[in-house]
Amino acid sequence: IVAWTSLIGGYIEHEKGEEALQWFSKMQVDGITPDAPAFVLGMKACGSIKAMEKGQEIHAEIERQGLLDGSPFLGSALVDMYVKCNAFSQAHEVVNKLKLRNLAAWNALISGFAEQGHGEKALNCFKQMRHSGVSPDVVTFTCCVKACGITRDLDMGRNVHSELERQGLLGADIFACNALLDMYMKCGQLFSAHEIFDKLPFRNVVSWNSLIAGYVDYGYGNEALKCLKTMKSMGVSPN
RNA sequence: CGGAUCCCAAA
Repeated sequence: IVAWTSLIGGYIEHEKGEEALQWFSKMQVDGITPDAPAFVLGMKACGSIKAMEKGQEIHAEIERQGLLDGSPFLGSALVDMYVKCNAFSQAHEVVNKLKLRNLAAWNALISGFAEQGHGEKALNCFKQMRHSGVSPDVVTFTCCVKACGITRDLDMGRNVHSELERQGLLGADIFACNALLDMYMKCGQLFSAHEIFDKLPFRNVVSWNSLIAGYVDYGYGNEALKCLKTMKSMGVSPN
């Protein structure tokens, strides 16, 4: 089973979801009953190629074997599969069904909504998640910041920002920092954005691009060009 | 190190 699972994981890593699923089936035909790790990869393969029907089949198998409550990884993988197939109501249903409160499952749902541009729904989930007693982590917050940028919800964005700071999550996570930068820019808060920018421990090309794009969007062409120069002088190559 | 969620901008 470990060998089969490694093989399937390899296909997924190389974005060969179709082949991964074929090997998953082959494994079963061979008389091997998938365990939780194998099912996780099965779900992931389905999500990666939006094979919703196959995903539902595997979901049913998981339920039949009663594995869902035994592994938090399975729960989040299942939610993620539905999210990747754009089946948000099913994803939400699974989240609610999970007996153990599952942070990653919520994160999968919230990030899916944010990814699809449904900022409000993402933030609603965030509230539901807290209401159900699950504490957010830096992943959750990053997704929420993204959602705030989409909906131009500056107030909420500021709330999440202060929460991130209070928990000391900003110093180490460039993804969260860049998401904040982008959110402030989208909300027209160039000053706040630049402030954050100056405080970042590291800046990559994405940080610079957010800043430059924001200045361009609001008609500050000269500022944008200045940033470009500074960026180059600091050894970051434009892409 | 056989397994999950974010993995950030623009496109």
